[in-house]
Formats: sequence, structure tokens, C-alpha cells
Amino acid sequence: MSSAINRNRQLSEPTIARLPVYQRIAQEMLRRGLTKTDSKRLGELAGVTAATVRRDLSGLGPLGTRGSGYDVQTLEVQIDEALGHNRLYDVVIIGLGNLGRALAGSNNFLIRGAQIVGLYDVDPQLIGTEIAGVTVRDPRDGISPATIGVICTPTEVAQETANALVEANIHAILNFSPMVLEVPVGTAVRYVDFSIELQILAYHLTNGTGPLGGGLLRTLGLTTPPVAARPS
Amino acid sequence: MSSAINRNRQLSEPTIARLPVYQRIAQEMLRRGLTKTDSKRLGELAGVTAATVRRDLSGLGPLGTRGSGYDVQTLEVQIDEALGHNRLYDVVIIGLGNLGRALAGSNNFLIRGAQIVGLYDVDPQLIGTEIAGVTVRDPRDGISPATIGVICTPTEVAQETANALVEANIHAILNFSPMVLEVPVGTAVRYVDFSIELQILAYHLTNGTGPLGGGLLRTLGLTTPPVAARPS
DNA sequence: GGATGTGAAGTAGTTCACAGCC
DNA sequence: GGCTGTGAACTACTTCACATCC
Repeated sequence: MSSAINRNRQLSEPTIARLPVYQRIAQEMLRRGLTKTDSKRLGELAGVTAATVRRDLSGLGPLGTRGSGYDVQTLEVQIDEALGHNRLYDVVIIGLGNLGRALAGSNNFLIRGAQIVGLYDVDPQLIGTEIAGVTVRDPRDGISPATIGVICTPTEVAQETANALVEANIHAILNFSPMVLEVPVGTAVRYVDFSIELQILAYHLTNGTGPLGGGLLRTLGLTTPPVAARPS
Repeated sequence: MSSAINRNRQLSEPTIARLPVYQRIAQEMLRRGLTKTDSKRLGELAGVTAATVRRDLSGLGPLGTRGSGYDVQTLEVQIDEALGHNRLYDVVIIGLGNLGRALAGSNNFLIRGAQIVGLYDVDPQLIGTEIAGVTVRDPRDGISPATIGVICTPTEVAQETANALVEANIHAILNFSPMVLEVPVGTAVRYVDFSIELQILAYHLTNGTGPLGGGLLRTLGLTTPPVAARPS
């Protein structure tokens, strides 16, 4: 077990959602050879206030230096650890249309520690072919055990795909279809819906509020606390 | 200007982000021939409490009926209007890799009122071909004016693509690359980052918190208030 | 009777402002 | 001097609980 300071102070959901953003920024800074930064700069780039950055990062332990700022390398490592990237995640992707292929082939989608252990599609044309170095199989022949299942199927079969994932003992699902899934208690589902962002943009365009017209430098859409429905 | 009751009470960002979810549910209910529903059922499906549903919907005006619930059709129409779907949105997509094609070809991505007026890619193999009924053009020949620009290019060219969009007088950008963009004040950028959802799942898997283990029925990842960086 | 719509209460998240440390 | 880390103040959002209306 890699330990480190690991102040396991519970992080708030908004904070958790911002950590990947800070990390992206840190990685970009490292790529550019930047070794130091501060909360003001991070906030500008992430689209939040400096105070929020400090509050967020302080939750990971005291990783800044008063009077000078944050070491970018340390930032990157500590966020990585906080997010659990030091673990290994086996990922399966079901549905290899354009979206599934985009995810399988992207080097932005998979976090450090995540690896694709299975790609599935019912299309006989695809079965047997290789995508991103993994052979596509038929999901009806069974899905291999994994940590995270990603649903990229058409909406109509999203629910049965979820059932198959649960069957395969996968308890964490990332659902790219707009279908609201029914899953047993204990299985986590997160939804990614592109059109929601489009709709939010449309709302603000219509109302002239928020991101537009407010004299804002830039905005950043983040993901929010998963809210729970209590079993009725 | 189509008016309706249009209680233009300012909606909160969390509410705006949930409206598309309610609408998806309403559409699904209509498809199934359901004409009535209530806040309890909506909350279960959306993954929020009934009180939140009522509070959210009350912001659109009094569209429910005490004692009986909500008319699904009315719900659909009113949310549509509130989100500004009665307007027309011209959309251009830059970058037609798997992701760009997935968006162009998806009938979930484009909201009512949105239409693709331009598809762009620098790949000579793609230029001149048709995708989703639209001819692909070279972005270096200029980008046609539009309401919303969607960036699906590789990370490396995301910034210059954003510049080109701004140049084309497009003030609302949906950025699917993980690049934090620098844009002039007055231009709205929203970021969609698949890996953030994956990272949030990973965090909860590691810490055994949140969505997992809490005895929750299901969770729903929504998008959050765009937070502003004040120009420094 | 039953579900909405909403004041009031409670909770969570953000921002201020400054003490503490480099 | 300057920037972090954090109590305290503030703001926003959610949930409760019930009066209101069908």
C-alpha cells in the first residue's frame, strides 16, 4: 500500500470534480517545463477563485509552500494519489461505434492505472478485429470481470448492457447513453451526456446570463455531486 | 418572440443542469405513452429528491397540478422553452475523428433547434466527403458563422481552433479537448472531459465513498455552474 | 385525499481576510 | 514581502414541512 501523508480528510464532491482539472493544468505546466505555480494562476486557468484552489488543495495535506506557491511536480503526484490513480483499473467498453472507438483510442480518456481489458460489440463485422490493440468480442459470449464498465451502445440496448455488466460483477458503470439505468443498490452509475452541456450553452445564449456577457474571462463546466435517490 | 407564461425567474445553475435530465425522462415517458407523473417518480429516475424536483420545476412557472402531479407533455414543452430550444442554433464541428463523427451522427447530441451548418477537418482524405449529410470543408478556408462551435480536434491544435472560431465571430464554444482555452472576455467556453467522470468513479472506488456502499439506488453525474475567473 | 408550491430551516460550498510561515 | 492554509462570514442549494389548491 503506497501511503504518503494521505490525510484522508473526506473531500467534497465539487472538490473531487475539480482535482482532475488542476491535474490537467499541472501536467500541461510540466510539459512546458514550469516547476512552480501559485493558487492565483491555477485559479485563472481552472476558472475558479484562488481561495477555492487553496481550499481544495489543502484537503490533500499541506502541499504548498507559504510565500512561494506550489511545486508543480508535487501537485501532480499528490492529486494522482488522492484520486486513486495508483490503483489499477480494468476497464471494459461495450459498443464500438464512433464513440466507443474514440474512447478506446484516446490517450486522454484512460487515466494512469486504467487499462482496457475488454472491447465488445455485437456487430459481426467488428468481432475479431483489433482496436487499440485489443480484440473485439461478442458481449453475448460473456463479459470479462473488470473494475469499470463503459456503456457506448445505442440507447435502446443500454439497460440490457447494464444488466450484463452487473452480471459480470462490475459495480462501477460509466454510461454514455442518455438512458437512465436501473441498477441494484451498490452499483455506481455515472452519466455523461454531451447534449447537456450544449443545452446549458443554449440556455445562457438565450437568456444572456452566466458565462456570456458577465465580463468573464472564461468558464469551466465541471461535474457535480452524484445525488442519490433513496430506494422508495 | 414566443412568449408563454415565461416567468423569467432566474434559474440556478444546478437547476439548469437538471432540466435536461427531467426532459430526457419526460421524452422517454411520452415514448412509452405515459401522460402523467409526479415529483416522486421524477426524482427517483433523475436521482434527486422529490423536493428538489418540485423546487426546480416551480421555477418555470406553475406547471403542475396539486393533488395529481405533472402532465408529461406540458413538462416537455415547458422545459424545452426554458432551455431555449425554441430558438435556432447553428452548430459547427471542427475535427472529425471518431469523436467528431460520433457527435455529428448522433441524434442525442443535437437538441431541437440545433442544426449542423459546418463540418471541418484538415485531413485531405475527409475534405469533400459527406458526413451526416454535410460536406466536410477545410477550416483554413474559413469557418462559417454559427451560434455554437464544437472543438473535437487533437489537444495540440485546440487553442488555434478556438482562435479560428472567435475569428468567425462564434461566441459559444463546447470544447471536448482537455485543453484549457484562452478566449476573449464575452466568449463562453464549456468543457466536456470524459476522463473526469472516470476519475470520479476511481476516487469513489478507492475510498469506498459516495456512490458506492452508501446504499444508494443510483447516481447521476450532472454539470455544475461554470465558475468565473476574474480577469487578472 | 393527495400532490404541488413555497416559506423556513438546515446543510454545503465558497469567499473573505488574516495569522502563520517561508 | 508574499503566498499558503484556515477560522469565520457569507452565499447558495437542498430538504423539511405544511398551507394550498385540485
